[in-house]
Amino acid sequence: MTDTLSETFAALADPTRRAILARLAKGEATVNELAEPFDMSLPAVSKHLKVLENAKLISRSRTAQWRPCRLEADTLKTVDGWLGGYRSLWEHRLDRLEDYLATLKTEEKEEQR
Amino acid sequence: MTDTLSETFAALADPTRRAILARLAKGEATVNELAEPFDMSLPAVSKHLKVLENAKLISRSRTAQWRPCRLEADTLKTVDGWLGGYRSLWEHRLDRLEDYLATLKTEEKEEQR
DNA sequence: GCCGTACTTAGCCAGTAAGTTAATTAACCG
DNA sequence: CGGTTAATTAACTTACTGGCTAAGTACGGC
Repeated sequence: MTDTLSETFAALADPTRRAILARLAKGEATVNELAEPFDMSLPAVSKHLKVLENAKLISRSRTAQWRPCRLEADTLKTVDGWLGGYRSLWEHRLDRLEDYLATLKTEEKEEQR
Repeated sequence: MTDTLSETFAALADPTRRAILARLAKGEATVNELAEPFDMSLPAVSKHLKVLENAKLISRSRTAQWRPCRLEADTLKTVDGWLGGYRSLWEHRLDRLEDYLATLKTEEKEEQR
């Protein structure tokens, strides 16, 4: 699993870690703050944070004995980039739906005449 | 890892499986066709396909002894949906970059006077 | 009906992942 | 210095993953 994108996806493949990211989307937080909602030991959360950090999904600074975590959006952006290559596969269908809706609307107007 | 999104991300966390999806983005393919580019036994590929199928990233039909695989874009769409909640985090920065570039352009004009 | 092709299942093994508790490091505070 | 809080590391268990080979199933064709 050496490659970066695999590491990113693997890090995202855990509900606890995604919940941590969701929390961090609202701003920085310390390890204890992040651990609080989970029914899990602190070392377990610490491990999850290490996984997220290695995957560059978060970064950590140091303030006294606290290690505030911050979300690294750029890495999520690369996931978005990967997805981008496939986006047309479902957007085309949406386009067709929109076309269809547009058609309906036109037909409505036609009928009103 | 019971939840769907985790299963999806886990399935995507493997370069072989992502390569298979990339191939399928170009159209249906049989197991042997999909296996061909990989230096890996057929059962190994079969397992990867099972992972992708369980994650609903592909589906399989049956034509004689062939089991053509097809990409299921809807599941990728749900990944896109999840990402959507974070998109503003990097797009804001892009906006600021665009603002900055706009400023530069304006300054250029200012200088031309 | 039997052979070949396409693919899956079974059983095995090595490596990794996710959790635990206990011990350790690091920093501040009195 | 000694105690408290914050967080990590160590050591270990258990479960899953990804690969293999070998055997089994399913189908079409001669």
